[in-house]
Amino acid sequence: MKIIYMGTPEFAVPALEALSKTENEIVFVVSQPDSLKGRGKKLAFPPVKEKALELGLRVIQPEKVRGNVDFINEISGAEPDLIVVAAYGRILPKEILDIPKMGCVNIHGSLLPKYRGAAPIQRAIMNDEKITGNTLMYMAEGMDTGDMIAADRIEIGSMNYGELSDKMACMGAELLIQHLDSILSGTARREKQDESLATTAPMIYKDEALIDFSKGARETSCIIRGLNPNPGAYTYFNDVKMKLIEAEPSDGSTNENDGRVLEVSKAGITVACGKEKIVIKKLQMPGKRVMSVQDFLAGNKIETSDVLGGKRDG
RNA sequence: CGCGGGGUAGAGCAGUUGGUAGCUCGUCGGGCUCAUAACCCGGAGGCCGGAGGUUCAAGUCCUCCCUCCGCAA
Repeated sequence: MKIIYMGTPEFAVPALEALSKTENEIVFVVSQPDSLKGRGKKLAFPPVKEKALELGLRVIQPEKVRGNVDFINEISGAEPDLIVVAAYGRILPKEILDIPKMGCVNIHGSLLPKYRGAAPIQRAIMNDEKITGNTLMYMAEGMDTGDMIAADRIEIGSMNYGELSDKMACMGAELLIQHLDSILSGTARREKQDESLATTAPMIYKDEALIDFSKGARETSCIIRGLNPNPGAYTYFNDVKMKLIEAEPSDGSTNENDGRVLEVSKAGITVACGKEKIVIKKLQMPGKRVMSVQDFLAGNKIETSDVLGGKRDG
């Protein structure tokens, strides 16, 4: 059977790799355009493109999807039996969804109908969910609204976004392969999503990465975990950006102002956080690499009178 | 040619206008202590990222390269 694969980030790599090992033909791979600017001036390929090239597959990277006649013709001309999508990053118009004989399926990183949208994995961690998972689904016009085929589950535990995403990417690939035959034969089951339970997981905005110490310790630690390693939660220490890599809530309460440093030790920097306490364990300063608090203290001074927070006086 | 900060002891940092390489932690040895992540004494450990250049003299100044990172996308 002929399959077109669409995906962009790391999360979508394992599924492509798994698909390539099946008997089916991957006609070509669609990915977002190369992001022209890395740090120096590098032209970074999306991870899926890298893998596709490694597998010897053709890659198409349309700037626009909706209304792109050439692109749509290319897809219909390939006469695919199925389109598989995983974190492609664009909404596919009905014209495309209607092309493949057996439809379009998507691997979504949440237990639908919860966390529809761009950042399901991050949002699940940030909201202190205990369990999440992937949902394999048929695509519909709405954002992640199609009928569900199957799902898997995983306990989030203390994993951060990067760790959880890696795991879920592999699980998602398995889930796809497991149900691929039934999808290709049209015998896969379809379950409608319960709209009344739907929630959305919009992409992460820059502001959200700036830690607000007026929130509770638990909530704050979840936000830090959900944003690590990307884009990374941060605060300011002496007007210098301090990236918070790892932190955990601590017992006890406090009446100190939010962001005030309560205690400094090798084990961590304890900070007042919405009347509660949070302990920072790993951090990163501009131009430096990630380091433990113990290492940070070896060459930096931070005292109990200091305050962390987003102040940037002129 | 997007902007910017680094690479100095195992780790994190300092090193002023060039002139014998330092601090904190760790580590090793010893001491004190009922005891300790505490305290005291002592020791080991550096091709100062690499290659050229300037100089009587370069961690420090100049050029190029490698490499790590922050912003921005």
